[in-house]
Amino acid sequence: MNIYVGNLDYKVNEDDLKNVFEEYGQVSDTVVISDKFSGRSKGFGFVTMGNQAEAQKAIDELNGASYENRTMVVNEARPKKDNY
DNA sequence: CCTGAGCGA
Repeated sequence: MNIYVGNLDYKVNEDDLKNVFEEYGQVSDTVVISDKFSGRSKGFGFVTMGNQAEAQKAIDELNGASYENRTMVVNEARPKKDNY
């Protein structure tokens, strides 16, 4: 399940996200989007989890939670640019 | 270094 994690602090990395989400279940992949021109983090990322139930629980627990003094937003991610 | 757009080639 793809999970969108937004409103993150600029210091938050993929490793931090993985650590947070691994507390709720298995994390398959973690991606933090950063601008390829400026190089700074865009403040959001994506987490892929194997178990849908654990993913839903992680979303329910982490959505609106405070992390690094920032209230992060966790929700189900939109389908990526697959092939239409 | 920074806190704001917020859904990635």
